[in-house]
Order: sequence, then structure tokens, then C-alpha cells
Amino acid sequence: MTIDPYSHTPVYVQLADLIRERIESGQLPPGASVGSEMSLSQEHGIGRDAVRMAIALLRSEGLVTTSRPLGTRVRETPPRRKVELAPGASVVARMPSGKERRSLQLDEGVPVLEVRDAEGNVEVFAGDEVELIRPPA
Amino acid sequence: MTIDPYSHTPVYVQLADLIRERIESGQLPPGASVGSEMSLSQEHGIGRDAVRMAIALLRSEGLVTTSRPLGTRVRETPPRRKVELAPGASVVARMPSGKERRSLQLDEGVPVLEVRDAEGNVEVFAGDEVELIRPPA
DNA sequence: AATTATTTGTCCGTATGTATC
DNA sequence: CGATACATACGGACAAATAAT
Repeated sequence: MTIDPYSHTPVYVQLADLIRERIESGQLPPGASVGSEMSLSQEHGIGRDAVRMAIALLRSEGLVTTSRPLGTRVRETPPRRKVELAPGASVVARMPSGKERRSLQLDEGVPVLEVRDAEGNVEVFAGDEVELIRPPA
Repeated sequence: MTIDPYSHTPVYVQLADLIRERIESGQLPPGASVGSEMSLSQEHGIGRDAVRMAIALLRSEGLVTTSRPLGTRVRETPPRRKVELAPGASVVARMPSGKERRSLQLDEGVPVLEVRDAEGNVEVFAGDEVELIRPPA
């Protein structure tokens, strides 16, 4: 798999696709490093900007996290706890705002579940920590 | 509201916060342009890098979309249709993979809802198009 | 139908700061 | 302490896509 600078899809999207595939195939397991910006730039013959944008895209999808000076690693996802959805409740999924993300201490790329119960009370859950359940009849 | 380059919060986060506020307040309605990278750079006296990072952040939150040469515009969100959650079903929220996003024609920053019914069949919904419902008892 | 203007995509260089080993 | 690697931020330059004319 190589990157084609003449393709109509942006180079940074191509690199993100490539790395995403390696993560989803298990070739890059949770905790594994995806390589430094420098090495990725050199290995694929692309610029620093493209590498950084690719990494930022993967971060925004919740697939990786980056820290100094370890670099970018495949994100380890927490176990999900089951939450029962009450009768008359409704739920929507969306990305948190910046403030919300910081206050809930969510990683980038983690959606939230907004649950509204029959009385109109709203509760927000981290999307990677819960699994909503409607119990069997 | 101005941007303070000496603040401890990064310039690009400040700009993203500023634009986000204008979007959420309705000052920038859906479809409106948030301005080109160049103009934002000049108006706020910051570099193009910072502008690009702010825009990328807002894109990852599903607030804007960008294209050439129209630039970045406030995303128009479709109306949500109600989908009933069957008894015994469970649902998780996550970000779509790149392929998934393209095949579902989702904008960046739009999560998906993965619904598994009692028989184990899985269905994936665009997170900005549906509202899951558990009917009142 | 062809051209132009606009805007983003991508490259590169430089610099400072910060966190970790 | 020094080496590493990313985060942030500025600057310039050209290529590519497409809306507008």
C-alpha cells in the first residue's frame, strides 16, 4: 500500500486510511506506536503537514492518542458498562463541544450519548463507556 | 472577543471557541461561511496554521464542512427521524471508519449509532439523522 | 466552453516550549 | 544534563480543485 500524490484524495486522508486499516486489522494492536511524525514523513515520502493532519484525523476518530515524547499510539478503549434505557426515553449521538469534552475529560474523537427521559431530564454519557439497553419484553 | 497570544490556552483553541460560540448562538447560521483561512488569519492577527487547526477542530466536532474553493461553512444538519429501539436491543455510539463514513456519505465529526437487535443483527445509523426511542410503557 | 479568481492542500523552513527518558 | 518528539506558531511558496464569470 503506497500513497499516490496524484490521486484526487488528499495525501493526509490516504495516510489516515492506511494507518486506520492497520489498526482495524489488528496489525497495530492497542498500545502500539504508529511511528513518529518524522519516520512517517520519510517512509511515505510526504510532508510534515500531511502527517500531522492524518494523525489529527485519526485522533478525531478516537483511534489513537498522542503524548510527549512517546508519540502516537493506538488508543486502548475502556470496557463498556450497560445502561438501561427507561420507557419513554430518547437518545441522540453527537460530538461534544470543546468545553464539554474538557469537562467530561473525554479523549478526542469520542462521541457522547444524550439521553432524555420521559420527564425531559437530560443525561450525557461518554460514548465509549456505555452500551444502552432496552430489556427484552 | 479577541484572541490573546499570551494566554495559556492555545490560539487555535481560542479561535475555535470563538467560532463555535458564533455558530451555537446563531450568529453564524447553517450554510454561512466562516471566512477563508486567509481572512481569518488577517482578522485575528494569527498565522494560517492556527486557523487551519481551529477549523480542523470544528470539523471534527461536526460543526463545519470545508471544500475548495468555497471554504468553510457551517454544516447544515438534517432533520432527525425517530427510530424505535426493539425489545432486547442494545446500542453503542462510535465514530465511523473512513470507508464507512464515505459509504454512508457522512461528514467529518458525525458519529454512528450501532444497534444490535435481540437476534444479533446489526444496523448502523448516521448519528445526526436519527433519534432512538424506547416507547412509554 | 474556456478562463479566471478564490480557497484549500501541501510542501518547506524556522522558532520556542514542554514533557519524558 | 542532553536527546527526543510532539505542540504551537509564525512565514513563504506552489499545486489543484471548482465556483463564478
